[in-house]
Amino acid sequence: MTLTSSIGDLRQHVGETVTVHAWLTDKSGKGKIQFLKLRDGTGFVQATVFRNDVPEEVFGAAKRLTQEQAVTLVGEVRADERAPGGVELAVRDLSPVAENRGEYPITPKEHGIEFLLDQRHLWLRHRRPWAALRVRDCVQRAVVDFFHGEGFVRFDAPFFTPNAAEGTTELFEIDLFGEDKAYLSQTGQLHAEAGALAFGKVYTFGPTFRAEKSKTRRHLLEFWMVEPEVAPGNHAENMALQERLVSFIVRRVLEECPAELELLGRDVSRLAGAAEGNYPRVTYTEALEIVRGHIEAGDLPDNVQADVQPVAWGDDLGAPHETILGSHFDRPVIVERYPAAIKAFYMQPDPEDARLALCDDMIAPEGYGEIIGGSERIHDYDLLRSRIEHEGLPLNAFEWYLDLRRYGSVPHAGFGMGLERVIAWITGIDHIREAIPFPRMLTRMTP
RNA sequence: UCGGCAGUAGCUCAGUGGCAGAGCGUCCGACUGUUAAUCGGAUGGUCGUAGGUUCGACCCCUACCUGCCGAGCCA
Repeated sequence: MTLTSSIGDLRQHVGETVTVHAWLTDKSGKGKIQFLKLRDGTGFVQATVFRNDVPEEVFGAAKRLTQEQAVTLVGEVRADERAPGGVELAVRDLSPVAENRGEYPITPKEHGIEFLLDQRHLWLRHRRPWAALRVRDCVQRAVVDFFHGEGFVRFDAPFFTPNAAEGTTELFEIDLFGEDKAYLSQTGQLHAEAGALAFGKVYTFGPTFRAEKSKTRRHLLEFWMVEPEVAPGNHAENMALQERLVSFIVRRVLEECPAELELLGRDVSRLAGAAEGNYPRVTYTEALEIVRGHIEAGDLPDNVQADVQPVAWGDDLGAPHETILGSHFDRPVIVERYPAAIKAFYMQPDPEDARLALCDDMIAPEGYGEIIGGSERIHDYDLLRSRIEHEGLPLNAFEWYLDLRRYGSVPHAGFGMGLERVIAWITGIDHIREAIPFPRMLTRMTP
């Protein structure tokens, strides 16, 4: 009996003979020597099989291994300068677990994104998805640890909702036995507000669904969102919480996932500012001027079209404007106090300028766009009620929400953070479909 | 929904109004340090679909389908 080791732990067993359960990612034969590239989910390692050092049937078995075949190996762990990763496994014995049925589809060469997404269930085994999804796991743990450390209660919002928080056009409709309709939740916020008034500080963390016909690198039909809500709480505290959360996540990933970030080719120096904190804060009005300045000077990021126009006051920032603004700073920027007219009905008006809302968006650098949207919520019953009516929303569907203002209402605030956008930005991958195991998009429901 | 681009071998792509191509993969063989190995041989096709122009269409025209990129909307 030999010790069984994961590939990730092999460095701790140099000089020892161990058993490894692995899959073959690639192989290159050289006549009397076979180089087997192996993975087991914890890491990657190369094994060598020398014809003169093993029985003939072991060498033959090594030669017959095919890509992604499962194999059990016994060998000595050796430190070797010539091996990628510094250690390799000198094989003494080896046996395939099972034969593969046919040719494995994903070769070590280049592939198009459509093919790779068709093969997503297998592509997950490869280096890029492996690295990106390990960062996802790290980010998810960071979120949970952060809120736990700040005294928040995790509070689960329902996925089925009877009404829209911000209008019904973006909702997926569910048929309730032909008698009634429900919708897949596009936000847990309203229910989180009920949680905040019960527990003080809560956060929801789960999938949300938006029926937007968006085909961009920043959109999924099904994505994960973190939505903290704090009562009592205000706009300034809300922005400070956002900065603590995001900088905490970035520090955690830099600490725990350096190998994954390197494998993804991420320039980690570009995350230094985000890890540090002190995120710049500008008002909506100031943001428009920064964007205008870049456009007039012709100082635009590579991925922004040259014919981009400045934003007129009162209009929302478009994706190119967010990219310009994001690239103006070396870390995420918080844009606050947008015109109330372009924001959701439940946002508290700015006491200094009634045209504005006490809200903010956090925009990631390098064109990754908005990663957070948040606000202080209207806590006055009459004002909230008139806003619901003004929006033409069905009042009866919001009676329970109004109850939160009828009984024990306090100023409170919260925000939503898009998990995949944060992961895409931190890892530097260019499309958020790679930041989730099985992306759901307009043109992608399988696997 | 709008704009741009694309669809040819398992994959990534080239191609010309007149015999359907390459690299990779796969299979066989050679090779004791490969890293996208190398060398020799073999294997591989409904040229997205339908219609049209033409003596002749993978190529030109029309419609449709599918995908990618961008916009809008948002996280």
